[in-house]
Amino acid sequence: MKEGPDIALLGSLIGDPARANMLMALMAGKALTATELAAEAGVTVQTASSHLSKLEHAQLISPRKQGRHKYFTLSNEDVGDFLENMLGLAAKQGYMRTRTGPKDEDLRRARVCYDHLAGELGVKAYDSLLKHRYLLEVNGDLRLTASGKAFFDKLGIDTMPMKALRRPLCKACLDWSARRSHLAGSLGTALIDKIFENGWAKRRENSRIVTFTREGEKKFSRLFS
Amino acid sequence: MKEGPDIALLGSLIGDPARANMLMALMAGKALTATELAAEAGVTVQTASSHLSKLEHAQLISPRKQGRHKYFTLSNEDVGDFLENMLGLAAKQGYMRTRTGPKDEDLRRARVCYDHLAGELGVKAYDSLLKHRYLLEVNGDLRLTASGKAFFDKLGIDTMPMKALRRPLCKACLDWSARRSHLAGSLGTALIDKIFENGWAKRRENSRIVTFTREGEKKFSRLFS
DNA sequence: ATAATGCTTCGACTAATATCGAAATATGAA
DNA sequence: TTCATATTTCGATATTAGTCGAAGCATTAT
Repeated sequence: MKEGPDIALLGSLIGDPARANMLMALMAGKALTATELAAEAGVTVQTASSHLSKLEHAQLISPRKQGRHKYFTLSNEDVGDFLENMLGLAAKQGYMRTRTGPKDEDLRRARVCYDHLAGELGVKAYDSLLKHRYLLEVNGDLRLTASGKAFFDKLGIDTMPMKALRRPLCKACLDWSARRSHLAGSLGTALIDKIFENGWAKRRENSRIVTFTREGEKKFSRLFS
Repeated sequence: MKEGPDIALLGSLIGDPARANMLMALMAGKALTATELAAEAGVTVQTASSHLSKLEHAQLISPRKQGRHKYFTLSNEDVGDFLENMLGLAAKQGYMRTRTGPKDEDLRRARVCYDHLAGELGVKAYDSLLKHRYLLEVNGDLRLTASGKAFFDKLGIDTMPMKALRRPLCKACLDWSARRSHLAGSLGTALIDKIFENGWAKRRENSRIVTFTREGEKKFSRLFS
């Protein structure tokens, strides 16, 4: 039984609380410095440096040097999707860190999942896109239809340049709280960027939580009804 | 950042090589005794007992006492699906335990994924079912059509009694080797059972690998063309 | 230059835990 | 009963790995 990939390595990397905290912080999508990540993890910078080098070596995170700062992000969306998936099983099994509080409610409502929108509102958008046949599921792949292209055009999202990217245009990601799919891929990224750009919502500091303005949520709901 | 579920706990459980080996062995779907799992993990029974109690306590595996033996299986298909997912990321990141050998090729071809068929042939069946519209993807859920019901009826699989179960009839599971979906859920279980029953294939001892007979593979391919 | 900030390396300490031998418990066989 | 097998518990050991202080390197600010 020594066939196949080694999940123990991946498990042990995530199995340390400090590293898990770092990865969760990076799930918010923003690039963070080593010092910031140390604070998130609740350890000194020396300890953090050791953890970060392990995560980097395993290609779960990628560094980007900028002056004397070193910014980290998750290496790619596969890592983000997997972590979301892991959150799903952990939640289902009842591995919770804190008693459910008001923050938890906000988190379930709307949050950043690495580079796209997750939570109830993310699922809502996804469902709506499928309902109106802006997206179609074909053989496990997600495809953008002509009317979908028009829909995003009207939103001010040009889907043309995305075609060229190696990264899939649209993709489903399983939501840990709703246990339903939401939109990922470069289209998912473009959508959440547009939401922030329009001022419909903003990131909560040091959190994955996305807080919609009253007006923003109204517009969002009308758009994805 | 102490919001949400605790993935570190889940990670550390899988992070130990002995436990990871045990879980991988259980991915073959067969119930195994504590002694067998100890052998799979390469540790003594005392050590295995300790690991098993941890996995059981975390509800990743479930025991079933039978005389003086204690049989373990994965607790539910969510655990199996998650492990398959984890294998996917581990493989993509290049966390392999052994150099790719002939066994690896067989594993990619056809294998058991806890309680259903995975690998190239599993993906092939899934694609075919969608192509012929025996299955439909509706809003992220998989639905069996009337013609699909007839298809399985002809195969000798009665889908009626499955309706009553709480477990979903059909469900997609992401394949680690093909990085495509294959059929899970109770229908997936029924299908692989039928394959074994028909003598089209059999499990390889102490492995997830499923070996098809020449004749069996021909019939399988014709069925899911 | 000199100082300050961000990060890494080194070394020592500590805590956690995987490990197994020995013994205990439980079930089944003779 | 007596013996054999399966599993668990206890206790001791050893290894691992997370931790941080101190020092070093690199970059930026003054």
